[in-house]
Amino acid sequence: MSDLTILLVDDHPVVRAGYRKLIELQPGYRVTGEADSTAAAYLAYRREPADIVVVDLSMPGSSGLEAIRRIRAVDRKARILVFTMHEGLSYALKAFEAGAAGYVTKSSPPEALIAAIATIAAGGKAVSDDIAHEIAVERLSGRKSPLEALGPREVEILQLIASGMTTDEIADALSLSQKTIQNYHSGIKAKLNARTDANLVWVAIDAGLLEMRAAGGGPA
Amino acid sequence: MSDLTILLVDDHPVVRAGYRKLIELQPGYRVTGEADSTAAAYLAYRREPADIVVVDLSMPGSSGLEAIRRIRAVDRKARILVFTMHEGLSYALKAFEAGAAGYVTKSSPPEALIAAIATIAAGGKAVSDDIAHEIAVERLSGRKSPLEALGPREVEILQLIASGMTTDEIADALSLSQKTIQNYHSGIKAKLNARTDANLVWVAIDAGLLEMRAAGGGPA
DNA sequence: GCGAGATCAGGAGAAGTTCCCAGCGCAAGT
DNA sequence: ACTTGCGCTGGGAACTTCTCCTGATCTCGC
Repeated sequence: MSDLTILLVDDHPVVRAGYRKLIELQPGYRVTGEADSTAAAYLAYRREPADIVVVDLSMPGSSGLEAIRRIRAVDRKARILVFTMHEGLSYALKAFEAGAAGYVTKSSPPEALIAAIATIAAGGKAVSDDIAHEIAVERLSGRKSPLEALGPREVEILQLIASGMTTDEIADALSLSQKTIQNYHSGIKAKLNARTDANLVWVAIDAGLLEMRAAGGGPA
Repeated sequence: MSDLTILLVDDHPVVRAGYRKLIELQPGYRVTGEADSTAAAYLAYRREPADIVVVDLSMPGSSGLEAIRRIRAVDRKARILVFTMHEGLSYALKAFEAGAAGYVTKSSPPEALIAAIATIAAGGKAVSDDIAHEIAVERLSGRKSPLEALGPREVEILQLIASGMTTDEIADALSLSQKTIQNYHSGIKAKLNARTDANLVWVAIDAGLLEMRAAGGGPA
């Protein structure tokens, strides 16, 4: 049996290099490609479909979610593992909705990454312990955020709007028409009872959709 | 000559493992310790002072800055390299103030990390290209709080806008015409180089104009 | 006094918003 | 398989808002 091929998607070159070393120490695992953006990931997968795609969610421009969708669009059977620092449950849920087969946070021990890759390669779903714990808490407490009124795409666009991107930039990042973004923008405000874009930012912050920054121009 | 010893500080086990592999591929470099928190880093350094400490800024609880200060407190000659995903200049400045000898972002190529370690080991200071660029821009433009460009009335209106009030509500609250508020709104965005209302919120937050709230729909 | 700058507001055209609608794809039910 | 429903995607038209220009006060400092 030949090696399990893996495509790494992360915008940090050093991080990619680190994972590559880590993964290739495992016998039977081989990293056959790297990509540093959504577009590059898509092209790399088309050129050489790997058995497993390991993708980071936080990438400049369009998000890792978009990369997941793009890859799933060309190959419904693509097995994608999200490997990110985001420990928020909402990120994990969105990743699965986008078509991910697994979600492992960088807080997990190295073995968890390897194990998740193996699980996914075998056709299963993998979730790291911390996320599993959050899911349990969420289920038991039954708390709901205002975002539940929104579809996954709406949530994603809300995040981009709240982060300060213009309509054009969002349309470009998601490869949609400006008109569609405008319609989403309008619909999201209606669903959240937000009369103002500033209100949208607060809702997004409350929902944990945005990372707070100590300084700078806010999430961009 | 014996190997250069390195202490890795990062709260993500997988990330540490990756760096370790990456660094140890270089002849003459040896990772002699790992730590996943400020406290652990401090203890590890006391037990076995490494030639170089590589530390991530973003750690839960107390920040990586605190780890830098603690280590410098026990050994003024400690050589500390910050290696983080934060590309904001303010982070870098704070790191150097805390006593770091270098600052490399994870956006840098892997060679940059190795090179920075070598530079610091030789007694120098190291900064990755992106941060160096930001410093240059900052110096040339002469940095100041963005709010300094605004008059008191503009600041007041900015605060109300960012808190989520509509134009009508603000006009009513200040006994001004809606038209005036619109004009201020427009002028404020221009002065702050904000293309979006969401951007305005972030500027206001950064300037300390608004208090953050854990939950509840934001300042209203 | 008198210019500089902040405050306040109107108008016209550009730009964005809102609402309505329609096609598409997917999943679930019959 | 067919239908039904829902989420995603965007066009059109009317409406509202924004932007830029302009001008009016008012205060402050010289």
